Amino acid sequence: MKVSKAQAAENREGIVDAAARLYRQKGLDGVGVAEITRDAGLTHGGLYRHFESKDALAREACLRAFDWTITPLDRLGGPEHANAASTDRLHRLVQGYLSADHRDHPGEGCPAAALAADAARAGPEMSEVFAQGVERNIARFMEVLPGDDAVTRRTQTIVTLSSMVGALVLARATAAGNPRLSEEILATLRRHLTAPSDAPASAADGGSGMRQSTEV
Amino acid sequence: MKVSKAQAAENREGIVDAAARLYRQKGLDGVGVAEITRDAGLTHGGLYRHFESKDALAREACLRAFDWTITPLDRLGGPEHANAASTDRLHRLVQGYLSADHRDHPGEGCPAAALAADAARAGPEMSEVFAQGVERNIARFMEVLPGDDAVTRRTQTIVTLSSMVGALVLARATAAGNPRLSEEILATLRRHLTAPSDAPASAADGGSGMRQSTEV
DNA sequence: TGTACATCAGTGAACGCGCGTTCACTGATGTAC
DNA sequence: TGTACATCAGTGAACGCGCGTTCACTGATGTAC
Repeated sequence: MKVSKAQAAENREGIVDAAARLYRQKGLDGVGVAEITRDAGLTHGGLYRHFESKDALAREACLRAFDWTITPLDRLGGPEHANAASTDRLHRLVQGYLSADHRDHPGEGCPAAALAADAARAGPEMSEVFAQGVERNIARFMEVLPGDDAVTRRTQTIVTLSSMVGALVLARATAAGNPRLSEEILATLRRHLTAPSDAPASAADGGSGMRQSTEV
Repeated sequence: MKVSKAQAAENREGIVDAAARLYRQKGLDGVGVAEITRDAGLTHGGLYRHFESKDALAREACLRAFDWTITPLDRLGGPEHANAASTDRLHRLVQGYLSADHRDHPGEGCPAAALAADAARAGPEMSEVFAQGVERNIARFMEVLPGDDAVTRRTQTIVTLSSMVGALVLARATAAGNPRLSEEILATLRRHLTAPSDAPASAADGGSGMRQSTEV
């Protein structure tokens, strides 16, 4: 039966949210439209009144997922800590990103770590969505970084983001088969990226505390 | 018809090789047994005389793929350059890993960058395969790293590998949608990991050349 | 404000298709004599 | 060394299944009067 416009819009949002979560959990090829709509409390037939195709839904879900990445970012390093030292906010962000909790709950986590490989194979339109998402992640991250040279901050943001994405991806792939290795990877990068220098990706040593950079 | 034992063994190797390449290109869920066996010059029916299931083949293919990662590693930084300075070997390795060529040809590239997210969803047995593969990558990498403290070298290896995997994954996801961003990510990490310090992941600056670490 | 009716969000059966796996069959291999 | 035959790698049709998508239908919504 027909539902009110408000209800229909709500249902549409529910589908996008469910898709954003399930795709991150199971991959772009690991979940079908029936499961997504069921998860949103609907049946699969009505999906095509809202989306042109499964691929169109997947693109919108990925865009939505990049919003959600910002949520823990704000929770961990955002407004309520705006008065804290920026190194503190950065350290909280890194600790949150490289946590066992984030590793074990990809559905609510960073889409770059969960879906980048799938996105690379999903065609140019999905790649555009991802490029936008990554740019937004970079912009958000730069706000937290210390320093006033925008070029240097962007460089360090890209280095830090790449390191975190790679570490999380490797930690997830090895978690079930070798939990100690998985934890070692996360811990190593947590230490490296929050090393006793206030510049993030510029720690001179790998967290071993044997060397120190001269300045900044 | 039956073929000789030698031919059968050769066919089996061909199937594993084709699977290792196609899985990296299209993902674990993106290619079927029919395409794999066809690529190896066979039909799909005979596959089950060699492998218990598609999953068993996938595991063996991933293990094989981790061998192939070693190949460019040796080509770029291996035996024939054993007399070169270790920083030189390391730099060649980083340049090769973070090249547009590696980004655009995942089928012959590092399985950690191509399949880690898929492997994380494929169950504990596949995760064990990946953990072994990552450990082998780490061991190989440590040979190239300078320094004599094994703990520090392992730490720096994990940092460098994570950075490279993350950068390659992000570069692939954004390549079609925003080629400039994709190239920027690769170039940023190439510079960062080959910064004017002979320790790899310990560059004090993000490649901007504005700061220098004091030693090593 | 109340009534008549066109709209259209959502339902669920149905479709064609490709998947992983099975199996009866083929015929060269390789062994027993 | 030559012959008879059991073995078994590979073939290709067939299976049940879940996928994305379509469509006739339902009935509450929301508008026209």
